Amino acid sequence: MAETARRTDNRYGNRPTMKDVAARAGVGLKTVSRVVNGEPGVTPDTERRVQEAIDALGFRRNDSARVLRKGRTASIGLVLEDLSDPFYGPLSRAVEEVARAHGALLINGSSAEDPDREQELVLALCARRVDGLVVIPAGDDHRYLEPEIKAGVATVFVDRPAGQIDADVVLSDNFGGARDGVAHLIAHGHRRIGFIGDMPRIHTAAERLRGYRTAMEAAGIPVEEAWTSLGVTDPQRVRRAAEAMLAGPSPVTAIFTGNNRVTVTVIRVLAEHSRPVALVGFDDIELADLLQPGVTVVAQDSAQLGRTAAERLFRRLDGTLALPERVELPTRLITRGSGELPPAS
Amino acid sequence: MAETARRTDNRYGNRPTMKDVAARAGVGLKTVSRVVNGEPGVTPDTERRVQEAIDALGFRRNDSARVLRKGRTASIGLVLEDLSDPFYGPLSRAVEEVARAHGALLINGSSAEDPDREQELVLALCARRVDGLVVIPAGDDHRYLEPEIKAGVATVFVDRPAGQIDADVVLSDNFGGARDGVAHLIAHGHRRIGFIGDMPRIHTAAERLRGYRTAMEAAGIPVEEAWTSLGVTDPQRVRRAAEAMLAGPSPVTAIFTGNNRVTVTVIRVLAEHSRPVALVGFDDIELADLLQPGVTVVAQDSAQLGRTAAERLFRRLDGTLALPERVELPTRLITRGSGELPPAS
DNA sequence: CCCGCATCTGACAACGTTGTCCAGGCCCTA
DNA sequence: TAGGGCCTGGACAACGTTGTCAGATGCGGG
Repeated sequence: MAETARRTDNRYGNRPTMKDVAARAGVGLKTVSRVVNGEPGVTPDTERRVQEAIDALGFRRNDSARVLRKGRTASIGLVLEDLSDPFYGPLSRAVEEVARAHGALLINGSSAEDPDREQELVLALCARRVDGLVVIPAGDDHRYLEPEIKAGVATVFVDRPAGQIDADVVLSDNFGGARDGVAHLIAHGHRRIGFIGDMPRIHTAAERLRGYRTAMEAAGIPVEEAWTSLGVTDPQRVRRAAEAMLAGPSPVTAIFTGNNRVTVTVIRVLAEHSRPVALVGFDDIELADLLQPGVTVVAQDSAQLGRTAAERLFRRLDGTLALPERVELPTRLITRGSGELPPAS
Repeated sequence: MAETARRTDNRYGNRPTMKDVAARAGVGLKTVSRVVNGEPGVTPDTERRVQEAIDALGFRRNDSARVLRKGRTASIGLVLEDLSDPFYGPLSRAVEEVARAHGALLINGSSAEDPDREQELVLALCARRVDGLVVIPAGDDHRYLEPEIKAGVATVFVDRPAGQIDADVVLSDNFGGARDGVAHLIAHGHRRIGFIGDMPRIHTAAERLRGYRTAMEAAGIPVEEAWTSLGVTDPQRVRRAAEAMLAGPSPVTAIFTGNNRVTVTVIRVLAEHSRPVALVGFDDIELADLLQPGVTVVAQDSAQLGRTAAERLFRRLDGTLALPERVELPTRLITRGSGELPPAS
């Protein structure tokens, strides 16, 4: 009676295995393996018999077992902040394309900007024995990754550097981009320029702020306290921050926004504002050219970030490449009108 | 001499195994397993010893082996068209969140609207023994999935129905949405209304076209050949199609666009056009409210699509749920100005 | 003091695949 | 025709984990 219910546990719905195929085709187990993997040394006739058995049973190789045996999973992990952010979509897609070119699948995870969740995700991916990791870090301490990297998990950080460990990283030139964007406003006659950015604990935000400060300093403009707003991220508070800068005794005549989400909110605020206010935003946004005025931005190529990182990852997996390296990609100032408005007041 | 190079093959960079931990802690293999999995029946003292060994060696359980043994991978696959499309980002994220709530990871793949690539991806995911699949189909024949589904891979289709097989599917009300959008234009006095959509072999495109035709018919307006443009998708050709409709002896006074990409291109064309032309687009687009005029759209909630599909998937995995079912989510008409323009000329 | 019971521990097989290695059959040549 | 090499096929172990089961240990009660 135990016979009838031999496989009572919830195993893959009783899928056929190579053993089953072998039995049906009347050949040995290894012969099936050879056919499945296209290895040489099988007579056309035998191969046909095996193939028929495979089709008849609907056999599909169990890659879990294969992975266990071979030690490589042909999959890489990507941990980012939020897949639904238009900045990360193209990045993710680019990583996927590179992975695909190397025959690997992509496992995706969103950290939601939470360091604990990032770590949880990364370690789960390591437990799956992904061959490599592309990480857009949320946290600033990645020592937990040291044993993993030592154990051979190729790891590349993107968009922001790793914290406390030495690892490959691919960045945009956040500092230079912001500096040039702000300098652009200054060149158009602005002196009272506001900056609204994310929390400075985020590397990109800090770098962009530094770019802002540097450009102002280079032009000999002292930055007033009220002109910078840091760490605001939700639309409500961005709105209030922008409105505060535009009111007061010495209102700003231009705003530099630290990322795409902030830019969008500020555009809304400016649309309701009476006086024209110049705007340059970090990150490009869709339809920016169709607004009145068009939105001038410092654009970074997120797909290129992803592609560069993924290629680096696979080169590391190939064994080429030695020491961790830092790659910085240039940004591009796209003038569309909003950044070229003269100071009003 | 073979001793020194015992593990020459490329195995996970010689990661420690439970056996190693057991040896170091001076306990049995199974005891380590118990500690790692938080199973009861281990003395605090023993547990501590094991935990120390784990930390010292940097041990991390190999989920590949675990999967092989347990039969469940705690991962699901998502196959969509293009992760970088703003429509799919939120969908993907929603699926991920549901998966996370069920302790599963998400493996992501882009089919690039290519049926062969879709099949290749899906089967690769099946070979990994994902527990379930969420598929936004590119092809229209999914019989290749039958053995997989029979073998227990829970499968839910989203956005478009499966071809040739009976399976769960979660859709937007493409027909009703398009019909209402076109009726909205008609209600504002338009009779010469153009339709620009994707290839009709894509289910959503066909349904939206049907909605257009139905609304026109209901209003007793015969549709002229020159008013509909199907299968154009790249911006160049969409542009030409729109321009053609706007020229000619009886130019359209309004256009209904079949998806977000088409809408964006048509907005550009209309921005350059002399006469105002009304526009309603299927799919919402970011910043649509800030354009002049605001863009009226038939919005679908892509995150909700993903969430619904994923929840269905996990209910199926739980064993609840019997027959495949078709769920249709409503769309929402958002009026912002472009759809309320009166006919010009 | 011994038995029974509860608690803790470990030996062993199995999951499905691939690498190694050897056996057998065939053909070719001397 | 015998011997050698080549080609094909299969037996077996191993990958790292978990489920089963039985052994060991300790403790309380009769």
